Amino acid sequence: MQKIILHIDMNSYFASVEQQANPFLRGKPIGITGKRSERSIIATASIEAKKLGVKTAMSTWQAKKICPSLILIAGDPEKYSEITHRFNKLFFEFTPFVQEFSVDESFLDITEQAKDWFGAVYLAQQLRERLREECGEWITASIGIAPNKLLAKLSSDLVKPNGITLTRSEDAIARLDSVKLTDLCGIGPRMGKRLNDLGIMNFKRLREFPLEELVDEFGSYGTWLHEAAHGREAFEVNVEEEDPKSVGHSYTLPKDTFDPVLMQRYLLGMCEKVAWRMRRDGFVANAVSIYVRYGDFSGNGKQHVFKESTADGLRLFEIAWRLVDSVRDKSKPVRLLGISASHLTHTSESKPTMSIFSAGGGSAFGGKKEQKHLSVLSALDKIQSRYGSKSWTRASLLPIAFQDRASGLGYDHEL
DNA sequence: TCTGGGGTCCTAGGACCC
DNA sequence: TCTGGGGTCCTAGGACCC
Repeated sequence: MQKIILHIDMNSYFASVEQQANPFLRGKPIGITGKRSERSIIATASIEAKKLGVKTAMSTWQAKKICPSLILIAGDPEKYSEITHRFNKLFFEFTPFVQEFSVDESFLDITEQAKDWFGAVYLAQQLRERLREECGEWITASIGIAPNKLLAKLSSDLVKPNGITLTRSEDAIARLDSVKLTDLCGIGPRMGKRLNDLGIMNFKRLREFPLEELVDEFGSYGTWLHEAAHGREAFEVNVEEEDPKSVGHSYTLPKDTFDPVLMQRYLLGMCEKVAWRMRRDGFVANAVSIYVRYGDFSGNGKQHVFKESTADGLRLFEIAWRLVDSVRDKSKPVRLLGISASHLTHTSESKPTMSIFSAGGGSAFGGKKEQKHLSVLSALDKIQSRYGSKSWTRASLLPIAFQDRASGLGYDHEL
């Protein structure tokens, strides 16, 4: 059956949220960066900044050079996801089939509600109006309407800001033929280059290209490419909220370093954060992976799978540091460290002896000392959820906590 | 002091089991 | 005798997304 899918894409999302919250920023070129503005990039540029040549993912320094009047603001992810939650709730007024695709994008299946393309455009207009009422006029969205997610997403990109773009089934081929291969979500720069190398420069040529050859070259991705070139896509709006597969943090150090003690401190801080997020969301992990990036931007990673699940930052750290120490090329200075916990299971599903929440625990999981450690952790979690993320820190992390505060770098060593 | 930080999925080889 | 073949897990790395 013919489906009608909306893709809603918030325009310059993080920047819009800041402009909505602070009238002083409205109409001005602003850029949202990572926690620290040095050694960071522009995560989102306001419309005004984009007009002056600032692009997403540009280093802050480059952006400042191009646009000296640019106002840099450190992003506040919690604030943004709170507003994300607000507008997604609003979408449920229109249909029960809402898929949160990212912090600033959602898919809606409005087949039933819209009946036809006219109905879809009308609903999109209504939705835009409700969004303005609910979130404020500085937070706007571009909406794509199409028979599947792939085309809806492609369409929402075409008119910004605040546009509504319709691609009916019968217009799908013409729409694809009017854009570049890499405009499609799923074809990145690498794949674009590989296609070009095969003489495929556009969707028309991709459609004509033999399916078997695409499969030979790209495997199952070849089938996807073939279908996409015909404007077809099998994936439906996925209403289920899926559990995360991994929880991680990475951090670019203020300066490249050879100092293992400094690396250990940052790594411990990140492990504690990851562990805290897992406990908060009720997960334990069975694997840890780390990533080291060097000053020359090369890097390597290593993973370790273990038998006993954990949500304890110190245990994550012990494993993570062993991995870093074994994989690290000691002749190169380290620029970034990353750690990620995966093979996640719900605390309730894991064996009680492995759960840090199991009061009293079991005999299998460590001795008295281990139990005491776990009860300390859960007490600290309570303190943190009541008084906030800066309410406690490990003594070993104090040196960088103070150092960053003093220099205004503001990396949160909340743990 | 060019190049953040949060993720997902896929591939391909080796270990190991039946 | 001449080294099959399927399945799953682990690991490293690559590509993609916002």
